Amino acid sequence: MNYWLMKSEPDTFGIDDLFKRPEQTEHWDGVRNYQARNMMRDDMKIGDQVFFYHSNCEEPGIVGIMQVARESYPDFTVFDPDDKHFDPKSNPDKPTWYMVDVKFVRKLSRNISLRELKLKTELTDLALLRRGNRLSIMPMNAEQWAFILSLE
DNA sequence: GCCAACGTTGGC
DNA sequence: GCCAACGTTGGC
Repeated sequence: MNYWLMKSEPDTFGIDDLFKRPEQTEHWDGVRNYQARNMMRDDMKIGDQVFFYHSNCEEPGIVGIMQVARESYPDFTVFDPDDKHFDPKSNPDKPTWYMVDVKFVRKLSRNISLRELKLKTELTDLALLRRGNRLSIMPMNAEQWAFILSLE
């Protein structure tokens, strides 16, 4: 079992949007970073636990929990000329970009904000808090996961 | 292979 | 809206 944190802008796709999806499940498309792609493609397994992080908003922070519902498969938005993630160079026979499906588990009782996480010495090694880390998908260990949950 | 220019992310 | 920190692109 692996633990992850995935970022999304609530204006684009927030935790409530996931909640409202059929089966409360949605594909996590649009990842266009190789490091993040590799983690999704190679390491994300069904049942892995994922924090839903709201970025680029009034109070960035962790707002909910999801789990991996389907392991990696090609990100089809790359082949759709009408999609914002369309990439004309992509070859359907040799997909570059992958995605997973995530399923809503629950919302946290409150937003555990970035501001608050930064104050915790227990989390100094958390990828999210490391300087300049802009990855949209980050791994964490079981201790970090449990500690963050204990703040709820 | 180097590196400057450019685009993006995301906190503030 | 600003800007730091990256990642990518493309000329050479």
